[in-house]
Amino acid sequence: MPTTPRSPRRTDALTKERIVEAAIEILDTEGESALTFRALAARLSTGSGALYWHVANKDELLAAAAADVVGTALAGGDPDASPRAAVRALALGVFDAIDAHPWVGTQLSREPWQSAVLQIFEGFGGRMAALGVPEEARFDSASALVSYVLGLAAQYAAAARLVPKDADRAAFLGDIASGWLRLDPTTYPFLHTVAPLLPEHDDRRQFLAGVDVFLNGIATVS
Amino acid sequence: MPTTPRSPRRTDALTKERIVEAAIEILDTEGESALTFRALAARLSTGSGALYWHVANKDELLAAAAADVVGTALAGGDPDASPRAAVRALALGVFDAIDAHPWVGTQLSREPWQSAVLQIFEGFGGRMAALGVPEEARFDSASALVSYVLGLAAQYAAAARLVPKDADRAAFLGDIASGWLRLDPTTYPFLHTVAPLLPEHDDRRQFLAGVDVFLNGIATVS
DNA sequence: ACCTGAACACCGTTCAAGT
DNA sequence: ACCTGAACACCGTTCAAGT
Repeated sequence: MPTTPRSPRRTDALTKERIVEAAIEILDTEGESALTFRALAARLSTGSGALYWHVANKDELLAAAAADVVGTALAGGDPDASPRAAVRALALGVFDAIDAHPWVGTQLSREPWQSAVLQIFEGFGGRMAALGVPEEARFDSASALVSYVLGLAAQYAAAARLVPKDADRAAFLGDIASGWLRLDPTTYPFLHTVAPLLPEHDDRRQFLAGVDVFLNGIATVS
Repeated sequence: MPTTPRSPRRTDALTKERIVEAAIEILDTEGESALTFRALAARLSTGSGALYWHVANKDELLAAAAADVVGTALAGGDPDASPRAAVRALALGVFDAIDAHPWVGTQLSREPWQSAVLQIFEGFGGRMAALGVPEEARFDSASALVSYVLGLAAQYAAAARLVPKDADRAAFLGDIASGWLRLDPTTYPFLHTVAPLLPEHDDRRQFLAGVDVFLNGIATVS
């Protein structure tokens, strides 16, 4: 695309866009707990009250930040892809966005009617017809897919919050797994069998496996 | 069952059990935002610092409260049920627990390795073999099912948080639906088609429909 | 119209001091 | 060993006052 002039980006004027942008930077670099109106105001060299002229409250700020990230993650997409491939690509787009910005996973499950969730819902829902899902089942099917993605997103984000950035992931999961092995094997037989798989398992692969289970299940309705 | 003497329930001694019990009461009657250590201490006629002798912090308190509710929700279960019926019953048990205690939905997606989540994971995972899922797919399948349930739980809890207790649910959802209809129909065609379904839709039925999609998908792997 | 920053009304958590 | 409650170090949000 041609290099159309971007938004002027004056360093002086405070806008909602600039505030959201700065919030995303803090969330990405310092984590969810570092985003406070005080820290945000300091980074923008203004007073904390000034932010409230452009943003109603923290919920709106987080929703806008999440919508921003999800919006760019879902942009594009191969129009020639099969509906199944399109759904997989959509799901992976969300997954990768959350992998890059774990706080998005927390935010998505906090408010079902925020813009970011609607974008995802529309993305999945819009493919249901092409997948052959009968009209009366499309609402249910798309909802289920959204719930699955948001559920995994939240768990993934919680894990990212818990595992220090530079920590050894496998070692951390190994600790969790040995916790499972310490549970009573009579009441937790399944956890005992899967505990060894936990440290090495690939989140992205497992996520996609879940998407495929859903797609296969959806196919039985069509 | 015979009237076995319950735990002595001395009104004087402070125990973790009594604290968790009181926390659940506050969460149920006054909502998530009402649970503070100050309010909890006041209800138990003690100082807020005393609670820390029995509970490490608020996260542990919430995890214990959720484990309590989920534990009783999953207890029992028909041993003669088919594996498919058992999974559905398990899922409905979680759903109904969250319906009765919406804060559990919030809590479950906050920490993937808390006791309540492990109970659910074990419940689903333990049925995978009987469902005919091959051994190497059981971890993925059970994880996907847990993610779906937790995802819906979080959304449901967020909705319950938003809809005032005595408010007209259909009217509230009607407002959301008209918001969807105000979106650009070119970028949100799917939302436009399902908006009319939103106010009347049955959460529990839709949840179960998702479980069935999943069970059908699992069946294709086995 | 937009910004400033002190002030308000809270939090979770700690800790010296009590029994 | 267990409890008390003031104190600490924060929050999100409001609002009089400025430009």
